[in-house]
Amino acid sequence: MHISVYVMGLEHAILVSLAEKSASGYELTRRFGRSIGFFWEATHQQIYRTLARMTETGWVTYDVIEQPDRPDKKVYRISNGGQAELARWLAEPLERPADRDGLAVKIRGASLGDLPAVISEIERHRAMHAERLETYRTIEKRDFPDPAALSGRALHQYLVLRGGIRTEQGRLDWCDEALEALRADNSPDQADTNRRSE
Amino acid sequence: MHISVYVMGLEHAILVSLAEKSASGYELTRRFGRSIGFFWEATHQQIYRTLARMTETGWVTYDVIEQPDRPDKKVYRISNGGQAELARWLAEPLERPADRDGLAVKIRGASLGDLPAVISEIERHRAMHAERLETYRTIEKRDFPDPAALSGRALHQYLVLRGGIRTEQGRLDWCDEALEALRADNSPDQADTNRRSE
DNA sequence: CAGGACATGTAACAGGTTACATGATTAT
DNA sequence: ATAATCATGTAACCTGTTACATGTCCTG
Repeated sequence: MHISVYVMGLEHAILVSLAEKSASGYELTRRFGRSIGFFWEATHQQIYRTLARMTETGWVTYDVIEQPDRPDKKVYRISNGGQAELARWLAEPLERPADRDGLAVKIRGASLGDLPAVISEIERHRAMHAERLETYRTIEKRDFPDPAALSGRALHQYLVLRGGIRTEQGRLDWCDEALEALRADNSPDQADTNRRSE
Repeated sequence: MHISVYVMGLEHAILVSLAEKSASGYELTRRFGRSIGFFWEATHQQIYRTLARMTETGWVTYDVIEQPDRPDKKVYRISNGGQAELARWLAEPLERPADRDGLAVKIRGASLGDLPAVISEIERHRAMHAERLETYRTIEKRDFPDPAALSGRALHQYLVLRGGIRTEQGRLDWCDEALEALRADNSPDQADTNRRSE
């Protein structure tokens, strides 16, 4: 005997999104490419397949909307069953996600390959995090100029954005720490005369 | 026509580990349950299956070691091909891993369920991060008392640990920020006038 | 008329997860 | 005796990834 712990998947991210506003698969795909996608990524194939499964389960229903000028679309909305499932899942403890950090594996293995190549790779990651951080900062300034005044849904959105900002800033700082240490180690003290650049 | 980008997997984490020291599947499983497991988790089934595949590919070889007192074991070591593959992979850009943050989904959906339950969940996560952080800090003090003196492999290990510390501290701080804001919003100013929640 | 946005899918494959399975030795 | 550790696997399933596939309308 055994209690199967329900593993979070795309379903719940879709339920949250549909609870905020009904949408077609295509529209959901775009949401998962921007706002929601910043903390839960999914492709259109994944979304269509999952929507089909959720329709079977009864968590969502859809209406076919005929559009004279564009292709027909199925607009999905969350059902009562879906709302119940969402409430249930929100109250349930989340499993710890597996740690999988490819950059850490590379740094750990740096002495087994080409150290300058690993340094370049860290620089690349630093740039990606800086770019993403800037995106987040822009959204923060634009959409949440007065955080202290926020409440309810807007506050929740802001807090998620804050999580993204902290994550990106943290990774960026880590890259800087690693770069400084690895560069110093790569071209150690040539006495006082120097060139320890590269 | 199409260039298939090689996606990082467990193989490279195993190559790094075996390059440091040869090991049986069982020993690797234990490593992936502690040191390496802090940044790349894997179960024994995954490891055995992957070792079998890597043996076919020629990245590792093994010797059967007969032990009088214990079951026989296969001790795997990295081959020349494996070392070449590792060097190749280290120099190759890593794909950005998909963002998937279940806690963020919950916070984003907090207004659709039971807010106090979501707050409890954040408290749970805060505790998990605090515990993990303490583990890391202990290792840091025990194994790296003098970081400035590090170089080579020891430095790389230290930097990976620093990444873990930054990640856990960052998540912990985020939990604190979210808890403070959500608690204030959950039980708003009963002070002079009102409740402006919802 | 070509390319991009709109709109929805199928199929094959790779990888991770869970359950099941076996069997020895050592310590309590 | 019973559990823990040592040691290695198979099988089924689920999810994510990649490639392939189809068709409309609008804009330049």
